[in-house]
This record gives sequence, C-alpha cells and structure tokens, in this order.
Amino acid sequence: MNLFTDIRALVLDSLAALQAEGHLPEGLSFDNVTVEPPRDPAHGDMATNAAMVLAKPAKAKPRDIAEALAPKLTEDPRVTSAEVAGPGFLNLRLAGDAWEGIVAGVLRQGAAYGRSDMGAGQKVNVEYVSANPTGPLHVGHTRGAVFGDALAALLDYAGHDVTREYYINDGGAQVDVLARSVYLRYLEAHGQEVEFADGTYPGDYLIEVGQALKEKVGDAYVDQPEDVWLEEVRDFSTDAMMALIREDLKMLGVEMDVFFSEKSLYGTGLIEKAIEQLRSQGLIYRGVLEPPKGKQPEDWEPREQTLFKSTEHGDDVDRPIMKSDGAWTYFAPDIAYHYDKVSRGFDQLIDVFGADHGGYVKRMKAAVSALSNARVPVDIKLCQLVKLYKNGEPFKMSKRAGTFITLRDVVEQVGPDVTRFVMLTRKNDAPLDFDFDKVLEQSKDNPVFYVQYAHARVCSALRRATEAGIACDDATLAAADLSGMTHESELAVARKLAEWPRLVEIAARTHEPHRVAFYLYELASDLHALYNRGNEETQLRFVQEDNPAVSQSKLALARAVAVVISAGLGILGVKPAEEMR
RNA sequence: GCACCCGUAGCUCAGCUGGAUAGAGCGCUGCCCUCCGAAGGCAGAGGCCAUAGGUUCGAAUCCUAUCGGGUGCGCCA
Repeated sequence: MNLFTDIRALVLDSLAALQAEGHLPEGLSFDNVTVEPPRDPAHGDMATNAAMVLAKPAKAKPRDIAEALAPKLTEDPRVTSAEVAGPGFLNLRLAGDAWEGIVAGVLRQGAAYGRSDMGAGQKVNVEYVSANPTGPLHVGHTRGAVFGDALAALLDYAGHDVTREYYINDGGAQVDVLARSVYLRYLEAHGQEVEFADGTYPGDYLIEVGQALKEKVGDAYVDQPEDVWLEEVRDFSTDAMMALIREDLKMLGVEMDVFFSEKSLYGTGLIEKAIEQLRSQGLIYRGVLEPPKGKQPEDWEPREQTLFKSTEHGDDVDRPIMKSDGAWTYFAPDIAYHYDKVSRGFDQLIDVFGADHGGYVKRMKAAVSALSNARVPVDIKLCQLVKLYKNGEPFKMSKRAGTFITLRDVVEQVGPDVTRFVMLTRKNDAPLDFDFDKVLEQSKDNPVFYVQYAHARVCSALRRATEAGIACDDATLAAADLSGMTHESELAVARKLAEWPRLVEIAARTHEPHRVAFYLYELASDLHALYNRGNEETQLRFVQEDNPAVSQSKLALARAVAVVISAGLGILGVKPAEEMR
C-alpha cells in the first residue's frame, strides 16, 4: 500500500486519456513524472511535476498541460482539488478518507505496511564486516557491521532476496603473524619468558588461545621449528579468532548467512579458474607499471609482473595479481571470491568496506564487470571513521596503553540498541562522532531516546486506555471511525505515515539505511507535537475516559505510529521500548 | 602528481531519479505543567548551500575549473 504510487498511477492514466483525446502527442515518456509530498503542507497533500517535465517533449506550455490535466484528476473521488501553481506544479488535495485509509491500513497490515516488492526476484549479496581473523572487532568494524546489517534488512524489507556474507581473510600473511603470536603465548603458557617483536600481535586476547593450544597439544611444539607447527597453529588460531568474532557479532545482534573462507580458494583451482576467465578475455598480461607520480617511493625499480588490465573496465592503472615470488597478491583471491559470488547467481553485489579501502573500489568494480560481462552491478559502500568521545573530550585509542576500544566495550557500555541506532544517524560516508555520555543521555538531542520515547508514549496511552476499560487491540482500532481526524496536527502525522512506503523504496534504492533513522525521528517529532497539543486542546487527547469511541479513533492514529516506528526500528535492528525508565 | 569522499545556520548534520519561500537538533531569546509521561511542545532570531563559470523552464542537487579538508596510490590485506 503506497498512496504515492497509487496517485502516480492515476496521473499516468489521466495523461494517457489526454493522449487518447489528442491533447497530448503520442510517444511521450512518463518516466520522469513524479508524485511527491510538497515542501509546504499549505500547498496541498501531493504535488506532481507532470506538466513541467512533459512541456518540452509535448511542445506545449506547462500551465496549459496542467490545466488540461487537473479536471481529469478531480474526476477521481480520491482527489478533491487540483490547482496549478508556480511554474506548472499541480497541487492535489485528497479526500479525508485517504488518510483514514492509511491509518486503518497500517493497523491491518502491521509491520508489513511499508514492505515493497521493488526487489522481487532480485538476489542480492551484501558482504560486510569481513575483518581479518586476527583479533576482536573494534569500533570501526562496529559501524560497518551495523551499516551492512541494516542495509541487508532494508533490502529484505523492500522485497529482495538477501544473503548476508562475511569474507574471512584467512589466507594471507597476517594469519601467519597471528600463528606466531599465539605460539609465543603458547610458550608462555609453558612457563617461558617471551618477547613480542615488531610484526607480532601482543594483545592479551591471545593469552587464552595460547593456553588452549597447550591443553590441546601439550608440549609437542615447544622448541620446535616453525615448519613443524605453523600450519596447525594457524588453523587453530584463526578458528579461535572467528569464534571470538562471531560472539562479538552476536552481542550486536548481527547474524550472517555465509562465512566464506579465503583459504578455501587456495589449492582448489578456484583462483586459477577466475584468472583464466580474465585471461580468455585478454585481460591478463606481463608488464611493467609506471611509478606513481609525485609520491616517489625510495626503493622503486621497474619490475615485470603479472597484471590485470583493469583499465579496460574503468580503473586508473592495471593491477598486479602475482608477487615476484610467484605467489598471488591479495587481489587474486578477491577476484576469485567475487567470481564465486557472480557464479552463485546474484543479480547485485554490495561490499561494505572501511574508508581506508577507498583506493580499492575501482579495481574491484573492474574485476566484477569483467567477470560478469557487465551483468552484475557491484556497489561498494565505504564507512567513514568513528571518532570516540567521552564527556565531549576526544578519546584516543592506543593498543599499547590498553585504551583500545573494542566492539565489546561499546556494546557492554551502551547496549546493542543504542550502538546500532547511533551508528545509523549519519550517512555512511560521513565521519561519525560517538560520545559515550551523550548517547545515553535522555533528551531530545539524543535521537535514540527521542524515537523510543515516542513509541513508549503510545504504549503508555494504550495501557491507560485498557485500564479505563477501552478496547484497543489492533482489530478494534482498525475499525474505528476516523472521520473526526481533521486537526492539522493529526493530519501531519497521517501524512508522515503515508510517506513510509515511499521512504523505504528510496532508502533501498540508494542503499542508505540512515534515511530510515531520520524518518523515524521526524515521525516521532510529529507524534510528540500532537501529544502536546492535547494539553491545550483536550479533544485531541489519545485517551478520553468518558468517550471510548473518540479514544479509539485517537488511539488508532497513535498506535499506527507505534507500528511504523516498530517496523523501522526492526530494519535498524533496534528493539522498540515499551516504557522509558 | 593522480583517484575517491566531503564542504549547507555559531556548532553537529539532513535535504527525494534536478522542483516552489533550503530543514532539524544543540546553543541563544520569549512562552506552555491545578492539563493523557515537561525525559516533551510552541514561537523568534540566525544562510552568498566553499568560489567562479556552464546545462535547464527551474540547480544545494548535474557538468567543468579553482580553493579548502579527509582517505588511498607496485611484490600489506
């Protein structure tokens, strides 16, 4: 149910009628015709730009088209007036029962109100977090985790078939470093004095892994050369780290559908197969890269290497896929991994990376473009840094000083709901300030609280109504007589509710879940305004104990707000509050 | 040097496939609790949408250039 698409359909029908009557030429494209909420409510309920976008192709004046279109639209009982305004806008006013229908529809459909079928038949893969399995998740990962998870939920809500996926980087040199670090902790567990040289991970979180290794293998690896233990310690350690990471994700409420191991690509011919696919298109060659201008690495010397001709698919320079020792670069397994995703039949890929991987975007897009013959689009969303604050003071992180903030630290201090909501109150490509004190503050400048408060207020009103003996289950409220819903504050809320399905589609199309968070704030604001209006104009109050019928009609609107807030928070992965404490 | 992201109120930020008089919170000024939860609400002040061109009936939005900030740039992932 989407009032905007309904009315847009009406506009298109009316335009077609004008064509049939010869008022408009045939063969016009209506793609750019929109129906949207006007900026100023005084302009009406909806506005269409039809006359303006069609003026040029139809070789007519916008106002003439608008004046021909207006009477067609008012023939429909839903449209009470259509006025030409400004340069050629057509402002529409809708019959009051349009809003009544929205409220009743929300109550009947519950969380399903706002669901869209725009993604029907679309298989989408969302890859996020994908942190190296070398330690616990930190705040930066947290943002990517929340963003990816909300985006996945949003796309699901918009009708896509979504797979949530984590790529485990367990095939590179960093897991050897992990293994050596765990080995040191293992020796320590056997009572040896050890020293953590540069290029090892000194974190305390490996102590128990070293001890666990000791329990598993006893002293079998003590004073043994690396080639005896490296492989097994590596597997043991990455398994332990992934178990840790899964726990972290669980605390945040993130659940993946697929964990894909980089290591599984080695020795199975998958990398070779992907590269062969590129080679067959003439995109693999031996060559020498130019040094980057202006940067001047000290030890630069021209070197022949195996390159992927990514410039054929929009990259700036070709990229090496093999090191001089014959091993693959990190890029090669990534190519194979994305080839695998393409092979699994996804219609669309989304990668969520940290902003420090910005330089990686073009080559990845080039690879997917080549591997899928440009069939599968890949959108790479970069999440900017999170700046931590405590009491307004910047909070510096240092691994050495032990002030390193992990996902676990954040969730334990402020809870998963606050963490998730706050992480989504900023666009993904804008830096985010996270103040441990402010996010827990109970005031209107804390959007988490503000939205939760609106929901709790409605719950509170429903509780009071129930105590007063007024029936207020959803079925009863959906059947309430809403003809008294005429106050501007009430209509503002109803109009905002009508925007929800439209907002879902915009947010899903642009891959921007933060829009949901901002919408919920606005909806909450409209509800608070209406509620306070009831202080002076008592006929607007949600609960009027001497008048059950009126109470039910007021509660219907309030409850509809709670339903949409609940659905929106559901997308963000936040639990709505029944009461504030 | 090149690529990508960003530049909107004093501060932190929204702004729909280009739409009407550019919005919100904080801060500032003044109001509203014998009144459904004041943890709220109402009203006011505050803007050259970085700058200069261009496209268009129409530009914060698209294009080009410049300035300013961030990120990255061959055998690390």
